[in-house]
Amino acid sequence: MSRKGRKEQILQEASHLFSHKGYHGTKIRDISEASGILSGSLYAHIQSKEDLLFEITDRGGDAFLDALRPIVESEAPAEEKFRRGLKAHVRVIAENLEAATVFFHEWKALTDERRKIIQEKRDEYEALWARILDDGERRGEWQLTDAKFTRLLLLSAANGLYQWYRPEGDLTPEEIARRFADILLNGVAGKKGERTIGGCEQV
Amino acid sequence: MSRKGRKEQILQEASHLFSHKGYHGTKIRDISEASGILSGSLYAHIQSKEDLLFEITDRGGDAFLDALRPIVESEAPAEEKFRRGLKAHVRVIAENLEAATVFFHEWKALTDERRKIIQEKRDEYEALWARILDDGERRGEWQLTDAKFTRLLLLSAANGLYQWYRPEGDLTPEEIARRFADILLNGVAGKKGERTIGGCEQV
DNA sequence: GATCAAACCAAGCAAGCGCTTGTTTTTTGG
DNA sequence: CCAAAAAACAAGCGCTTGCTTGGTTTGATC
Repeated sequence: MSRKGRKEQILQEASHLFSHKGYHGTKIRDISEASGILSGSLYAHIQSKEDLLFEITDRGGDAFLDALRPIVESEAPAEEKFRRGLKAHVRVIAENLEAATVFFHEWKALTDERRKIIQEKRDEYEALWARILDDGERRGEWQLTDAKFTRLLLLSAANGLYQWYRPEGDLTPEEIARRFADILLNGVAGKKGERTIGGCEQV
Repeated sequence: MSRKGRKEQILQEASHLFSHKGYHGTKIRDISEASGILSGSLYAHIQSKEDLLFEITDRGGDAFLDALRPIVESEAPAEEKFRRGLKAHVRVIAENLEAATVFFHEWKALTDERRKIIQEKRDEYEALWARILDDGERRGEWQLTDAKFTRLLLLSAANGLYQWYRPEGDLTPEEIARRFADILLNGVAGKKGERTIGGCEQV
């Protein structure tokens, strides 16, 4: 197989195995077997097992950042940013479920510098969401009683999606994101207010 | 050291290591070293490394179930159950942070039957929350547009707490639970309505 | 169809893994 | 104070780990 194709295949198999068995629970021979080559032959394509983990998590981080950044930097109202951001977030998870799982669940297995790089991307992602929340407050679209706490709850809920999202489920990523936003903006009871844009009116 | 004391110490050290480095990332010699004995001496107290993981996760599951069950089975209004349930949930995490982390993060490393036991406890816990949500709907305290989705979001947010809760933080577990409930019931903007009991009025 | 680099295989190394065994030390109860 | 029991040690076994090495096959290029 061609160099690039094989490398991508290895990354995909590694994502699959890491997301299901964890980084330390996945052995280099598991990856080679899934890739259809011997374990020694892997090292024509990678330098180390940890390289695989880093590349998967690093790409995952970039996917989230690249999706959210343009939304944050746009000129839309905060609630629209909020809803578009959630839509982007859900879509990234839906389209890269295994990589996203590794990004959220296994990044701590990285050592030192590489772990720090991923940590920084996670921090940056959190900061982007903080900007959205802060933006809405400055524009008077909402008043948060505790911005930091709100951000943590929002991210916990959103980042937990990888644990239950299944592509064969009956909700599309867009619908998931909309319900997500409705609940977070208006509460679980789905109170409809003047503040809601593109809410759950068709349900 | 006495048999019981040593065993508890080993469980605690294992919880600490598992929660920070993961089950597969923690070696039996790490645990013995942290416990101040040689690795072989561990086996006077445990039967296997996996026994430790099972005991930690099993106790964790029981802690959550024992805290929530009496609340669900009480006769209080649904919103009170909701708030008391969240308070119990946060308290269990706060008082058993490392065990809770292992329960949420490492239980999948268990093999077969034991994994199934933990899975069933997780399912039961989720079902208890479903009863609370359903209860509020039957009593007319709220109308959920999607009960299953609401439950998943609620649990994602609540279960994610172990990732950012720090005992040295400035919010007490009770305050965390109250803000949690306020946001989930009324939305991030903290709209105060007739539905709110014991809300964030003192903030 | 000779060339040559990329891709792969076959074999295995050094280190580390979970755990066992046989022995010594420490604790405990009469 | 002594014997039984519990706890810990010292040593290492059989296996697996991530990775390396040296040689062979494959496939594109001229």
